[in-house]
Amino acid sequence: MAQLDTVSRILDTAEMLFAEKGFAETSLRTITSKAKVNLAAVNYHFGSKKALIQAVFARYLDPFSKRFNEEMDLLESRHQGQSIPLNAVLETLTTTVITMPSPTRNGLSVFMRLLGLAYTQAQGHMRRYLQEQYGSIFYRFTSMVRSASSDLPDVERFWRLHFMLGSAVFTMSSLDALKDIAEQDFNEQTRVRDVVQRLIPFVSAGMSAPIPELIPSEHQDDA
Amino acid sequence: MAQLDTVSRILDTAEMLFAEKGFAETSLRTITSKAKVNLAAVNYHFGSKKALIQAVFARYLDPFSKRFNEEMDLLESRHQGQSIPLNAVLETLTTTVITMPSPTRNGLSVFMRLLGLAYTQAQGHMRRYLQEQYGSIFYRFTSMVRSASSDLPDVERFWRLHFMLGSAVFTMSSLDALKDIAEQDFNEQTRVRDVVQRLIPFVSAGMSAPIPELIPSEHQDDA
DNA sequence: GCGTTTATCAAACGAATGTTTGAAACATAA
DNA sequence: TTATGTTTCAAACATTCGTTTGATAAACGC
Repeated sequence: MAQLDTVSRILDTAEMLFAEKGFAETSLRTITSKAKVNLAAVNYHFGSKKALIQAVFARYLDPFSKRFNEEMDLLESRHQGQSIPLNAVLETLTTTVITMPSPTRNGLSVFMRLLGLAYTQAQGHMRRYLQEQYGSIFYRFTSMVRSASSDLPDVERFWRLHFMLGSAVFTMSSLDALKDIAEQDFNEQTRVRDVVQRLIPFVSAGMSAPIPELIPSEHQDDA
Repeated sequence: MAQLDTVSRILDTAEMLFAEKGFAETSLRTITSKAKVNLAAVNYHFGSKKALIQAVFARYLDPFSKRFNEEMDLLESRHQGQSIPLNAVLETLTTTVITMPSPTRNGLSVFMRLLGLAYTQAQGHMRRYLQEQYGSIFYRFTSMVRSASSDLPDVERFWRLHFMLGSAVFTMSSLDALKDIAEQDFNEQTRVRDVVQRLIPFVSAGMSAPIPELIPSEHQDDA
């Protein structure tokens, strides 16, 4: 293994450890010792632990959102004016994820797990950062989903969009563990793209499920 | 508000704070000061912070899994021998969740967020604890899902089961935030049971989606 | 060459954490 | 009341954390 520079070694190691144990549970001392760099290196190169966490995300998400934007441009130009089917929107997202060259030395699933962590693990500053940096591209995506499912009531689509997101993020974030189980139980190797190809019809069918009638409850014990 | 005993005050406050900030990010000093009990009370009554975390889960999950087991007994006895439809299995789970009297002074959504946290936020000891304590009831549930979707190939069902789980866990874990957004955007208050009633048709449709043909890729760049 | 910037390093700092201690307060029963 | 067991409390303990410091080394421009 060729010796990378200090910054890259820190980023790779931090990414891996954050994905394994979470942000608060991973100390700078663990990171720097595993990365074989001096403890002070993190504060020297990144400024603080918070900034390191953000840098880990930025290294992946910056090129990703750039590519995803381009792919959405392409998709829209291919459908000049015509409405874009939901499946096409979803596949644009997933192929971007799958085909993007990873700036990381860790696998795709490591970063996926990280994204899942970022989503749940409140970490106030993290949510704010992701919102500020990548809110607009997320908005563009949801807008396309909206046009692709214009038959759905707004409220219904709102929730289904998050059901969809949940399936994706959750599965991706525990992908390594799940792949191991699947390979052990069914004796066949599973690739990331296989999981994604299974995910699309699932969420796609979910999005066009019949709309439920909400049954009001007689007693009102929760808001 | 009637003054509860020390143990309950600690449990309620811990549950709330854990759900808000995560486990590692919530210190015993924050918990005890908000609960208006002495710092040493946690170690006196629970032994350690880890034990407190487990106690928070046990207080909810013990009665829950007891009830859920009973409901599954009932469901099976009602379908003596006949196969149970998937929707019935899912609805048994959700009605158990919704109708269960909460041992908590916090709302259902607080605990849901906590469950989501527990699932993603690895916390080695937590995963082990949940697996040991509640693994068998989870296995019983998945077995019922299997019989209720016997037309699906095993591999396909395996992944779809986790897609389903993902939708549920993720939505529930960010339920409060999502409810706020929904209420602000659509000007109507959403109850936990409404979200669940929306979730069922979504995952149900996903489970019976057409089975995709996996397209092999020409170049093999990921495992 | 020299001067200046950039990077690495061991050591220490101050703050925050989970836990323990031993005394005080309280409750219960003989 | 006295004796005994339980609970509360302020204080301290031992670690661990992120961060800073000042010295040393390496790299670069001229």
